[in-house]
Amino acid sequence: MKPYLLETLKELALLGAIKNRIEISSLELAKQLDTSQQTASRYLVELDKKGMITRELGIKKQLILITNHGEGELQEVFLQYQQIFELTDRVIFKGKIVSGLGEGRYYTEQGGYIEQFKQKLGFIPYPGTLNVEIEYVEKNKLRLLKDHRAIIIDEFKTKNRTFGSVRCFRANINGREGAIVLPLRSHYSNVLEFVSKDFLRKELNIKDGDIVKIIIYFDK
Amino acid sequence: MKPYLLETLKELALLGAIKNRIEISSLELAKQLDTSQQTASRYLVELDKKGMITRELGIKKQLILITNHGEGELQEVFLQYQQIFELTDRVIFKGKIVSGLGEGRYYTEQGGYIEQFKQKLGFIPYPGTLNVEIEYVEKNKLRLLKDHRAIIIDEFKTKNRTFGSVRCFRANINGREGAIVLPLRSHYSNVLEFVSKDFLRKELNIKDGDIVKIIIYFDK
DNA sequence: ATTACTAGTAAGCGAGTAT
DNA sequence: TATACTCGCTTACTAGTAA
Repeated sequence: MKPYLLETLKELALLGAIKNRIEISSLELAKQLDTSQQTASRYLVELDKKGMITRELGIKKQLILITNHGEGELQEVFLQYQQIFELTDRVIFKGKIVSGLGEGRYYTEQGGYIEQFKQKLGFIPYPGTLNVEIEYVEKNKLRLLKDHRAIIIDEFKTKNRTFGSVRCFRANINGREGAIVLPLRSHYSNVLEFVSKDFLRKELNIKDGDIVKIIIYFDK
Repeated sequence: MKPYLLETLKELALLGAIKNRIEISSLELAKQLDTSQQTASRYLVELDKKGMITRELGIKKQLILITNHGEGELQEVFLQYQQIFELTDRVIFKGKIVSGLGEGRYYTEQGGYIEQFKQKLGFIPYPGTLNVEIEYVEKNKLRLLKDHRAIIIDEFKTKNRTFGSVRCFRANINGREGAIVLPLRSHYSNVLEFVSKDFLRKELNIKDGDIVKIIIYFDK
């Protein structure tokens, strides 16, 4: 969607073209958009071709209504702005499923972790973690995980070794609830480890390389 | 503000550049925006020149932070989207102050109207109405006034004549509360009549030709 | 690696105008 | 009145490349 077409669509929406057909001439629209009549006319033709609006051309003016498709486009952008200004209690990552080295399974089978997961997160983890490699550019968002208070899983000892403390955030992957686990003193990593009570690869029918959406929630 | 620059600014905001400086290369940004490295670079230079972002250029990448100015631009657009999708309990008009024919004063001095205003709107109107000629293109929004339920001021008789029923909506003009009055069976009009308990021309220090913003509220 | 300049190409714009 | 076409001009884009 070209930025200027979105702009035009937004303007039409502001004039009420989502609920009702509005009566507007290309010249009037041009004034709203601060452009020429010809350009406004072209925009309308383009929006029509893309199925964003329907038009009824009369002798004078035209009746314009934004289609469901067009409304959907606007709603998507609205969601982005909400994410910027309103939904600051969460962060959304996109990434792709990758295979780990089996470490996730080893850790999630330790009684010391299981007990604390049950107590602090409310579920017993399915053995193994779902590893999601986030898109490179989204690494900027990782900073947020450092800034917010996490649920802390304390370190514990077995007769053989010590298991370090871990930070967790409640999270959601493709609609399924669970948590993200981050080793306390980990170096930078672009892989998020997701734990859940279920075997998500099966439940969500996903495999390596699939793109998923993770929402991480921050507590107040 | 060019649409594509706004788009870029939004993308940076989504990556967290409002709160923190984010580390991003022009190539990474280009991928996000689905354009070339050169174009992304140009966008950043343009945004910088316009004071929308600050940049710290290192040897690798650049640290980018959105300025207050840039955040303001985004917020303005967000407000528009809120108006489209959330604030459907109100409608906003822009218009300019015009002089009426003194009719407003005549009507607002009638006891029958005054009594009902006090009772139904909670204030005694200052004699006279403030007339606002709405921008032509916004006439599409006038339909909303027909669709929503108004506060009805009933007709009444004096010994000389009958005064017709009037529809009202609570409203706000440049921050001052009051109401919009619409004759029940009026033909189309692009002039909104605003009543208030105060003499708004003085209170708001406005005169003919000044542009004002009117928010009309719809009751549930 | 990275940014951003130059230069040639493509896309967008609007005056004029047919319909 | 309108809409929207053509066409010359301007703006925006990106490949190549310097720094």
